[in-house]
Amino acid sequence: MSSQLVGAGADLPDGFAAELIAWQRVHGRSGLPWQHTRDPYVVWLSEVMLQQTQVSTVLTYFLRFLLRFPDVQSLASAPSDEVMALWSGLGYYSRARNLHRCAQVVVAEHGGAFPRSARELALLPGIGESTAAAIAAFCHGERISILDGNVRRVLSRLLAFSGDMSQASAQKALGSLAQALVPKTAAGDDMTAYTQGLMDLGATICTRSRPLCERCPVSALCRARAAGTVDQFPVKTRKTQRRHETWWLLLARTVLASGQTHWWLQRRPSQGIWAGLFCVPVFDSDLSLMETVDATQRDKLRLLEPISHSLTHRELRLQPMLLDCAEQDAGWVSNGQWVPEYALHAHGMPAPLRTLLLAQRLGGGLQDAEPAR
DNA sequence: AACGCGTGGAT
DNA sequence: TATCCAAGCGT
Repeated sequence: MSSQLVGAGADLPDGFAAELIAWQRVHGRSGLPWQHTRDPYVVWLSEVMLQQTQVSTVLTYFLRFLLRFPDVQSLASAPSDEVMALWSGLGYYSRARNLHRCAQVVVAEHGGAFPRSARELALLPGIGESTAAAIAAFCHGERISILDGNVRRVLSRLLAFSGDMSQASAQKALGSLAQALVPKTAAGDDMTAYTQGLMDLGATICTRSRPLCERCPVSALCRARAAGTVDQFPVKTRKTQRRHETWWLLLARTVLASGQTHWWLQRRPSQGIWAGLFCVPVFDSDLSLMETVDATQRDKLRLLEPISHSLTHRELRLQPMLLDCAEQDAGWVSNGQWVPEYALHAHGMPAPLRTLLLAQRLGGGLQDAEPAR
């Protein structure tokens, strides 16, 4: 295996790392709240939140999360539902569950200190190879390469790497090249600047469309640039198919003696979309929703405006039906609970549902699909 | 090893 | 509007 790595290394451009590091220190991003620290807890939290999620989206979640859970011990001892509530709206909720489990493992099995090497970090829940490499490089200067979307785009162009990113074998091959490009001698915080530089270059210069090659510090080394084929990299053949579905949502509402509005929420199954989150009852047809509602109340159902909500692999048409009922009428669904409006923020729930419930409070009459009279 | 898993921004 | 995809991971 080492002979292959050496062979690949012989093909690589000289001076890439040095140019990138110098560029990052002048033109790279430096004001993000998870930079300028080597606290593995802070870096870990940011890296997990940033998985498949843009910086601008993460910012507020990160600051709020760190305020509530300032260290790994406080996170480890928190109730799972509180972690999910703070993650609510950020998506990919298995990240939050793994984050919580990881904190508990670090406390219980590592005395509250994250392992230092990428190899050991990658054994923890929710930490894959790329995240492990980022933590080890940022916190301890380990000479190891990340391999995220930015690196795949930057390096596939730099090397005119034609492997298909849809295939694991090609990603592995590019990962070996990425590792071979890591600076041989990384002094001080060189690995921090190098790692950050790879991502900054991909995020601000070597962008998906219309890259700013004139401003790129390594354009002279870039093989796609030389061939005029920058727009052909990275290669990715697999297209994500998106299935269309309609989900019928039962928004059951009641006003208790306290005068507070409550919503009927259930916990989602532990597998699948929105696993473990709180949600209103979901049905796959209007008929099945109607059959669930007591016959004496069906004429109180009101059809609201549908919402389209797209996931990576699904295009959902969410069709809400509003039902005002008395508390004692609620015998028609099991395993749920009335949740007061003031407590919704403390429940992890899907983003579109939060929007939907909020819209009812703020004058849902405007959203009523039935004609005004 | 391909697929499931959220949400929002950019084009 | 449709599509891509962003500091990926688990199975």
